[in-house]
Amino acid sequence: MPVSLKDVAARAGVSIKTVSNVVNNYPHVTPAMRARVQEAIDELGYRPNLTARHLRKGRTGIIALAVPELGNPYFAELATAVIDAAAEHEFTVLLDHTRGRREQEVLVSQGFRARVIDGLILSPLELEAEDLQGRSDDVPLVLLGEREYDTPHDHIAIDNVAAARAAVRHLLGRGRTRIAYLGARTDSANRPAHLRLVGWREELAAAGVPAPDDLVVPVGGWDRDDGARAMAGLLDSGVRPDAVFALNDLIAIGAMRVLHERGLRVPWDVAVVGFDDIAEGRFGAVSLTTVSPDKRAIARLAVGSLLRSLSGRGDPGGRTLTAEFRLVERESTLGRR
Amino acid sequence: MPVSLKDVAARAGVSIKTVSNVVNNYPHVTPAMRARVQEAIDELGYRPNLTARHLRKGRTGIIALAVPELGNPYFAELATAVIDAAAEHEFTVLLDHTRGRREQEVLVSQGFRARVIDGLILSPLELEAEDLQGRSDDVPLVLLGEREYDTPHDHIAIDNVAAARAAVRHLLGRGRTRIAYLGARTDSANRPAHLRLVGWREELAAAGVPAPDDLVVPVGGWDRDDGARAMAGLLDSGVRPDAVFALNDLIAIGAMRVLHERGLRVPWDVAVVGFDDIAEGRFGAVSLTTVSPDKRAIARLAVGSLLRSLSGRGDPGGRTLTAEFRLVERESTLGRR
DNA sequence: ATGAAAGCGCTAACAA
DNA sequence: TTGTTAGCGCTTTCAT
Repeated sequence: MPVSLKDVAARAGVSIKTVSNVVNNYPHVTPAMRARVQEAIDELGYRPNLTARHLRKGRTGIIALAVPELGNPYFAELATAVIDAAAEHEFTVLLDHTRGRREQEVLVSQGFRARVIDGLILSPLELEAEDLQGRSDDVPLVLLGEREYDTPHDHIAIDNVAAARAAVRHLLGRGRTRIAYLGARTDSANRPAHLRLVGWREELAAAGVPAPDDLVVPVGGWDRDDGARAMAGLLDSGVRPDAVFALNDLIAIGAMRVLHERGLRVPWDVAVVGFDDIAEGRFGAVSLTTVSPDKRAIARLAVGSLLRSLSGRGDPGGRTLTAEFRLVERESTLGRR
Repeated sequence: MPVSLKDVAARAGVSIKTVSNVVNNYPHVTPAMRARVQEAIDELGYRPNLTARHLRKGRTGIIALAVPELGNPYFAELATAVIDAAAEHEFTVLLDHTRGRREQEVLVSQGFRARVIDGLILSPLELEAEDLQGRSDDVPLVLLGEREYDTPHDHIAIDNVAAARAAVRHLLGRGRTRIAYLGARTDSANRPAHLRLVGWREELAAAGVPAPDDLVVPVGGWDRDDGARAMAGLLDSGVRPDAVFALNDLIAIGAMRVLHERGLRVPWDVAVVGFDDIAEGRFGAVSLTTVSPDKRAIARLAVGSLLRSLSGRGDPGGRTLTAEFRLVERESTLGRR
């Protein structure tokens, strides 16, 4: 049923090559010939078979983006930016999610979930450097996020320590001195939460403000209910912070919900700063102050890095590319105007 | 560099066909032969080239999902469900967004954005039935959402009129009689907002409650700020509803933010019901009562319909498949427990 | 049970 | 400027 180049060629009474030339806008075709072929194309409703083209050229025009969870607005917004950045280069994006599970991340990184891609952008949570060792390197990989891996793959991130320090500095500037960090992870040292905790510690130390352990609060996950549970646990244990710096906006939002339930007023009783700048943070009853990573820049850097590997300019790889961030100050630290 | 069947065949000293048989688990292969070939496969690190396989079989194993906006959590959550549903059948999902723009939707529906797909799930906003006429039918299409099209494509939806009626009935049951509808569209009769408006009207009529025009509020888009603007405009014009039924949760959340700013208490002064049941609605200062469409069912129905078209069982098409919904009652109508 | 060979639709040398 | 042909890697008759 589908119309192929051969059919068009037969119809126009020319060779396959000529039709191919027209389809690909090869310059050296006489206008008359071009018109004749085009007519046949239109009459037959010919559309090139991209699978065949891809087999021939060894490229598919598809890159994959694998994030932990699309339900996390940060990743949804990031995915939007990646789709746009890819579209600028006429690439489409295959989306996958790993649920933040290591075995899923390994599968994705080794291309077992989607094996028709030119490149992969992976935002890992639990993946270990060793998981990347066994990787066959035919598909270029770019890593996203906070984790540092000593591997020959480019890595896109913001300066997490500096960002966390900016957040804590802002809270100190508002007169807060008992600033809880919501987002510690007990299981491993270099998990995503780590660098932000380092920033929290460094900034407090620089200001000469104590950083007692009971203000470092572990969370079980990255979602609103994890933040709510952590906040409730903290308050139940009798600790009373005057500010909270959360690993991400979702955790901050969960924490704010609990503060609200307990009758604590944000920011007067407890100020809150999040991380990610998701749209949701702008429209709560109390809008959320947050660290805003430049998601479009992250997307552009990731796609750019991938395309560079694809064009294979003797890419060294292993670079860390840094995107900007800024602190967006809203009601959860400033109060209502 | 990549290893092909031929390489493996040479290594194992057998024919290509035999290797292919092993790779595809063809039953009639002697164990000895299978072991020998497998050894060569492992040694060479052979991985099948899916592009070639696809060219041969005419299938790619990829379906596309095109939604208006991934930044809308409803669509992000739906996308998650579709990816999972597709994965169950070993399909991967190419994600695209249309920004709700008709020309983008037309492009996507005609396969111009991604032409290597076996099927397409499209959630249209502005697309018109006529846009689907010129479609070459080689790629099966399933439509999602409220719009009804008289076309030979399956359509997945919930009963929007019944859902809207349930929402309004709930508000009436809470003693509300001036229920504003936030989400009318002025531009066209059969836009997405229409059926829910019909439900609003029907339920009010059934209860003998007046439905004055000034309670039907147009919105400019589908996002939080559109809801905020609409709510502010309504209040500024002096209209004072005792409840709001919003086209979707984002609009409801924007409206609640404005009510909060104006010192109106939800639900005591104004009760609010949304539509979509996005996770965000559960964690605001006032949790949101909402109509919850069964997203997993929608995803399963859509993928199922596509696969049925693919296996080409003389599919008639043009059916409307209906998923369930339920009303989730929360603080924005019940108050705080 | 295994092998030989054709061909999916396309692009790119090379030839004319 | 246009045509001929090989071949991308795989599956699949058809032989053996």
